Amino acid sequence: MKKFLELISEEMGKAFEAAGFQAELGKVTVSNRPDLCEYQCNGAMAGAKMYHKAPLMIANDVAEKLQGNTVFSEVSAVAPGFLNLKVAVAFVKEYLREMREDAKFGLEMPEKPQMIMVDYGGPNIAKPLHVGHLRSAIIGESIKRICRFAGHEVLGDIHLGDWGLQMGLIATELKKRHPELPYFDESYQGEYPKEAPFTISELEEIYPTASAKSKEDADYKAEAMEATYQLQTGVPGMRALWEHIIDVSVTDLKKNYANLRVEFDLWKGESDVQDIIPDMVEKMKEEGFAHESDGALVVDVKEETDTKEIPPCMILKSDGAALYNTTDLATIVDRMEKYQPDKLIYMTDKRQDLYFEQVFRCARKTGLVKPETELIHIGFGTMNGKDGKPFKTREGGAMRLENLIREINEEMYRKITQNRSMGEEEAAEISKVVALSAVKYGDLSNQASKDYIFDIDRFTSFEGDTGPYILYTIVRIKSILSKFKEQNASTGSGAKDVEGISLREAKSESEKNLMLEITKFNATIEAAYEEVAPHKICAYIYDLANAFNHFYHETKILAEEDRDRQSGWIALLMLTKDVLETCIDLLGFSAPERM
RNA sequence: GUGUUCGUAGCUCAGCUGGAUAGAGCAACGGCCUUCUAAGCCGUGGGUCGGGGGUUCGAAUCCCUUCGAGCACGCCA
Repeated sequence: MKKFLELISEEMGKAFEAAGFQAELGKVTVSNRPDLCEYQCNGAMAGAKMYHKAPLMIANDVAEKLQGNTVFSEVSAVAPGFLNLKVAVAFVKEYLREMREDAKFGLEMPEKPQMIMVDYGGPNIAKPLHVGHLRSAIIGESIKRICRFAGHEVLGDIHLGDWGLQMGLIATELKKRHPELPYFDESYQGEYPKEAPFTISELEEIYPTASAKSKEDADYKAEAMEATYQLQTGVPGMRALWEHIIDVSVTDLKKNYANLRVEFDLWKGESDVQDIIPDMVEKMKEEGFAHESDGALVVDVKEETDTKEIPPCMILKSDGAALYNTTDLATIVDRMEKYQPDKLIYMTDKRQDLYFEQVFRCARKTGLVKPETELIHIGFGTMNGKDGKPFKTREGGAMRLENLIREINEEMYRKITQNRSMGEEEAAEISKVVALSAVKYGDLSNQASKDYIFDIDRFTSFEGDTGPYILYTIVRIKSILSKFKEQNASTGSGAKDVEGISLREAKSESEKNLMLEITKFNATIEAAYEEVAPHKICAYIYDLANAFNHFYHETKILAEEDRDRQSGWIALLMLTKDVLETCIDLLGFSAPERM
């Protein structure tokens, strides 16, 4: 379905043509003077120079051609050459009617769906999730959902940090504590136990301990490096132990991400692509892309148009070891082979902007991706505390994600039980749902690339531009709809009729305004998809919720005696609710039945 | 030093592919609950869009310059 603004722009374009001007001038935008009109067209002013004619005269000519037009109910040309417009209620109603029948509410599907991979999350095995992982998870999840809704095939990959020295450190510390375990016995021939010799909380304690020891004790570090080497060369005991570590850690990660309603399609990690590295590096050397520089192997990625110095992309350290770049490049090779993505989207901290520029250029130059493969890095800003500095616990450490979430849940529980009376269990359930909306909306309503201030009090507030406000609006609608069904059932007209009822033309200004907000859905989602900008959806649903609440306040729906008008409103409410719920699903949260 | 992002109301943020009087929320103040959830709605006050130039009929938006802040700049990830 075409976008609403497209349709009325086309109509305006025809009028420009009929008046002897080019149709392109007929571009219509939402009015920035809602007191004067709903929409406006500034084409007359743009055309003034082109046609050597006063803008107001052009506008008058065009307005004349629109007399009796069925799309616009009002057209006026005003100085210096604006065309002020109102659209016909019948036209709006017809547009919404079509939206209701479309599964995607009017969003056009691509002719050829793309294969898109979203790389987000990026937690490290055996390290607890902390607030630094929150943005990647929230924004990445939303982008994944938006791409999918836009009609593309999408895979979200967590990209685990599951290789390298940290594994050796854990193994070393474990060996100190439990030398009797079979993993450390090189002559061991039997099967290794199925049960891991540690729990997640032990694992989370072992890693920092080992890390601290290695910094003070050179022998300890050497041992850890040896263990890492053993793992990487496939010594069976180390391999078995590593699998336990992955297993225990991933189980815990899944639980934590599930609490955030974040789901990955792929749980791949750095370890999955290690085998690809040697061939990839060899090929880069053979084809002459990689050369030695200060002992390291690098690929130059400078381009002539550069205004800045772009350092080369390093492939191997001077000791011959792989680095993060190498693994990332190998991951690209792996993804291209297995999934043939058209687009790769990476979510990381924006401090890695330059790094990804290097990696992307290297991947292109060395032909790891096709020329048309899109490589996108979304660098997000830092999550700061109220003081504007990176978010920390009161003690100054990195706050664990679990603790942060628990704190917010508790705060929300306190507020809900203060305002409503309901059972403890229900209140706890609802608290979780609302708290998640608070955190996610608080994050997503800001532009991803900017730093933002994480303010629990503000996000969990039930007032203003917040997740809870959006949910509250949805819950209000649900409440009316369910009461309407009850009413219908008791009067014998039957609740099942509800789905079949249709929209009516708007009678009041607030009703029309609500309808006009709804028409913006497809354009909003398209923009959010193309610009990879979930915050546009937040801004949209905030406007939509406001438009609804305004309408709600001056319209007594259940008390309405004119059945025809009432059912029209019910249809409008259902559409409003569906659009809002579709949007919050794209943001990664949902609304409760009541709150 | 080079590059990069940013600077909009007391605070937190939109708006930036040029358009009329720069918008929200919070905070402050004043109204609206016998009636569908007042977690709401309506209203008042609050701005040299960091400063200065330029392009344009028209600039928060585009260009230049300047001040200020953050971040990044080959063997970490």
